[in-house]
Amino acid sequence: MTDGSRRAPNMQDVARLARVSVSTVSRALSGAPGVSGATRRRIGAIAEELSYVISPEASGLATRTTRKVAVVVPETESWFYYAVLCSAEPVLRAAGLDLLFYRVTGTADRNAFFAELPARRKVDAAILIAVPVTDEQRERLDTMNVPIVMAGSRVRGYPYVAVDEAKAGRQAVDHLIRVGHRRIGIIRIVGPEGETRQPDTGRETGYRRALAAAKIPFDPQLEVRVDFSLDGGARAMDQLLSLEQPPTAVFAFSDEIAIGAMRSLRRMGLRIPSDVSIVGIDDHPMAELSDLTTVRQPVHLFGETAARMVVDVLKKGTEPANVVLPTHLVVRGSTAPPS
Amino acid sequence: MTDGSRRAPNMQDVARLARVSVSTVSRALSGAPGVSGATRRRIGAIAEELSYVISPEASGLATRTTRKVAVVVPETESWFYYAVLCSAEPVLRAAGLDLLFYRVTGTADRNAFFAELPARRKVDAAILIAVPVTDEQRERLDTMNVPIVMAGSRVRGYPYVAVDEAKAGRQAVDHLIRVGHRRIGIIRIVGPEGETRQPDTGRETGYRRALAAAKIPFDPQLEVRVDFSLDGGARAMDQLLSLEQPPTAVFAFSDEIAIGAMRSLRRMGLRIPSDVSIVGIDDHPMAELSDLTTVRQPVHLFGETAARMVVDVLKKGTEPANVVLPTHLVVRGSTAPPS
DNA sequence: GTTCAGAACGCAAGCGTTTGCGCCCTGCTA
DNA sequence: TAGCAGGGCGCAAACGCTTGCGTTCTGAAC
Repeated sequence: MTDGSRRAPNMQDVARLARVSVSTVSRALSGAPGVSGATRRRIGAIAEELSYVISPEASGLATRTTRKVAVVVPETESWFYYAVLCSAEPVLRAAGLDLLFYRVTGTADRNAFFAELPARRKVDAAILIAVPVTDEQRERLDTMNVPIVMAGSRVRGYPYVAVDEAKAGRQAVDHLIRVGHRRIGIIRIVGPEGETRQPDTGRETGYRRALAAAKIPFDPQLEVRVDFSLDGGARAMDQLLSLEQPPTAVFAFSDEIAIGAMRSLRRMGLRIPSDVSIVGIDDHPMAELSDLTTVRQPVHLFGETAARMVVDVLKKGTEPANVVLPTHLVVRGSTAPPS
Repeated sequence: MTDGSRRAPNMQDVARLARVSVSTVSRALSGAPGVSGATRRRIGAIAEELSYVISPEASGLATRTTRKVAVVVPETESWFYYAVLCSAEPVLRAAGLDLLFYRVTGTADRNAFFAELPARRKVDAAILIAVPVTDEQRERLDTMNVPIVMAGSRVRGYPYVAVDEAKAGRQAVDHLIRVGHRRIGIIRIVGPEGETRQPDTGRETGYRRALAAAKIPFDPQLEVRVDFSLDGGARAMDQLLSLEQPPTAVFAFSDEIAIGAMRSLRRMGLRIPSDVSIVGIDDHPMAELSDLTTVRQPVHLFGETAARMVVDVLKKGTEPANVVLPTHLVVRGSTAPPS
């Protein structure tokens, strides 16, 4: 039993025991100069003994700082967001920053979120993980008056860490073309209310460029858009297969979409890759198990980098430089020449 | 442009404009009695106008409360934790509580985590999502002196929301036995340093009970333990298949493990379920796609319930009652009578 | 023996709220 | 008309820390 439900020790208590003033305790504990080594050690020992921890509220009040950063994710419960979240956490924690988790669900709620800005005054910075923001929301965002970094998507005017989506798209589609496909479908995603997402348009650009480079005409029939889920992928594939002239290969927005699509193919009795080739993006853990060709993006670097950017801007106060992470093709068994 | 980098408005500012004292503003804004309707409205309007938000630091300092709750997850980057996290968030937010996210990684680091207790003094309550805690750590935990609820595992002395793991295990294995299997393997998980996890032992109990009920002798050879990952599942399956008398059915700790195991089976050229039946636990989104028979647990209710328990205990101060969530068998194509 | 520069430390004024208590009304009762 | 209750509000003391500035003290330079 330590102290039961007694009030937690404060600096006053430490000061009393150390026979010094609270100022000295504050300086000693924070590593500020103006305290002799001996005193500093004594104070440290006593604080330790009392298992004293500084009150973040009081400290924050005095320094006008919160030592917290908001990480906000969109509704989709995809693996991607958790991976980024998890990789950001240790970096922030190492820097003494706490991570406030927010999830904005649905567009209605999304507006409410940005209107209320629950993070206002609660954080020193924010990381948005592939959260789409409209101009209006953006304005609200600015009233938070803290540095913001985007992870996994680019929003004009904010520092970001992202991949070159168009390039990733090209890597995927170029591969399909290289092995011989000419009729290539694309499965894109849309938000719950039909909004388009930035990574999606980027990847589609890559798709178009790849086609153009190979002089393959763009066929709008081969482009379907679904919500971001396994099931969406499955439905999209059904739709593509129902075309009078279905694609021989499909580029899916992500591995999760691709895996959903593969399910449809199997259900239809079609073989991968002999009947239809398929390529995704991410290198999701399931991708290897599904033998899915994909374009790997360094997901964990998103979180790490975004966190580091935040830490730096908070420490140095300098606007962080954007970071573009590399992607590369991982060829597995889901792609092969058309038969 | 709102106020650029000016300091945020405080209660003083609102009070001045409303020609009242800060006490009145405080009472008006917090809904406390002792303020006339007219004054209250005037203050509300002015606060709105200034887009004033209360300083959580100051408010917290005065009330000795943080309005934050810690959610801590273990290292494993499994879908489960994110699902629970995501379902807890809206409940907490609706109650005006912010969610501080912590992840304890590795056992070495795990000790450090409990030793330092980074959440100390930063939260009003904590939710541990299937985080194993030793007796020693538990003692440390108590020094946080805030209510703690366990989601997805039971730790003696803490309120929890969980499923009956043994029952879930039985549901899975009873099913295998019912369709005719007698030689049934089990894939269990271990922590990074070989520790056993509470849900794991529970499920194993269910396995043993099911065997016992069917008078099938327990064969230790049929029990393998691996780390909690897709790959772990695959390796476990390899091991089971290498037995001189391999099982005709396998009960996997979770769907992710099961899916890894299925991969091994396919690689070996074995067919599911004709050669080997397999059943998991969770009803992971991938389970349906993989046509995996499983025992569904209401994952989202873990988060919701845990959050609600926290909200209640914070509001009413009464120790919350434990909640045991139901599980039920979902039969799909991965199980069938042995051939 | 002065003088003086630092080093080491304390004082006290914040930081922005909450809240117990007391004061001043207004309006009603006797 | 005096008395009184109670609503509406302000005062000021916390809450637990940080930090500019002032004070004391020690030791070295002269």
